Order: sequence, then structure tokens, then C-alpha cells
Amino acid sequence: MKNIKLKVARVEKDISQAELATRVGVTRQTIGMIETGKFNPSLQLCIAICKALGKTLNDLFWEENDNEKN
Amino acid sequence: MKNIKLKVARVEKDISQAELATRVGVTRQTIGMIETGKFNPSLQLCIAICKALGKTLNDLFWEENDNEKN
DNA sequence: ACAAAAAGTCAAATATATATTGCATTATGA
DNA sequence: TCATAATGCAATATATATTTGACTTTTTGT
Repeated sequence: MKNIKLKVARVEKDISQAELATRVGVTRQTIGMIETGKFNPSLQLCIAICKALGKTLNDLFWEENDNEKN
Repeated sequence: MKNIKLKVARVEKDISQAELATRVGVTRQTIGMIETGKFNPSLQLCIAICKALGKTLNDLFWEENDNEKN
């Protein structure tokens, strides 16, 4: 599933995928693939992303009801 | 870091590592290693564990202040 | 004290996240 | 329109999560 909430949080901070990737210590492609739902990041990476964006795990990675939309 | 909150949530439900592992679709060793902090699970696994235990990501995997206690 | 269940651990194998490189496409601003 | 930044998309390579099987240690109940 695409991670729209992550993309929105990043755009709110006005930073590119590449810049977020640098801050978090991964590659631009890794951030891109998470946003487009191409895979399943590790917990530590999720936490690093949350901290870089001032959010929590629930804010960015928790779906209250598993809506299988999109 | 050891994940005490996970262990407590599991014991509250009165299930063994092996039983949680079965419900979540992984190996007993994987659950054990997460509880003892030996590694870095994937997001999907964290979510599956949360759902099996009736908790959220923040409940089990978010540390408000990175206390490096363990 | 004894037996059985639960939990810790280790080595080797496999699956998959992540890196690297490179190119194509779509904004965006001058 | 042109240049540049930002994003998407693959192929291959590497690091690491997870499995498997087996053994030891600790807990728990009787």
C-alpha cells in the first residue's frame, strides 16, 4: 500500500525525498519505494523517518482499519 | 534494546512466544530475538504483532525519549 | 525432586531490505 | 523554451532479517 501519510508529512516539511534520505541515512530510492508502497521497511528505519519528520509511528505507519484501498 | 513492553503485552495475554509466533506467522526464534533486542524487525511484522496483541505501534515499539537503558 | 513447557542461543541456509548505478519522466522556475 | 530538480523505475550487488534444526537453561506445576 502506498504511504500517503509519509509523503504528506514530508511535503509539509518542504523537503525532497533525497533530503529526507540523507537525514535518515538511507538512499533516495529507499524513501521513494516506501512512499510508493514497494516494500516493507525495517522498524529502525521507520523510527528514524518519524523523528526526522517530527511524527510518531502511529502517525505515519499505523492504519486503524486495514482499508485495502488503492 | 530489549523490548519489555512487547513481553509484558504478551504475558498479559497469557500466550507463549511460540504461540504468538504461530499467530503472527513467524518462527519462535524471531519473536524471542525481538523481545531480547537482538534485532530490527520489519514494519509488517511489527504491525502483525500489534494486532495479535491488541496494541498499536506506539504502544509496543515507540520510545518517547531514546533512553538507552536496557 | 522430577517432568514438561517455555525461553535462550548458535550455526548454517534462505529470503528480502537496502545500496548502487544509470536512465526516463515529470514538475518547476528563469 | 530551456535547464535543472525531483521523482519513478529496473538490474545487479550486498547486508541483514528470518528460517531451520538442534541443543541448553530456566520456569512452572505436581
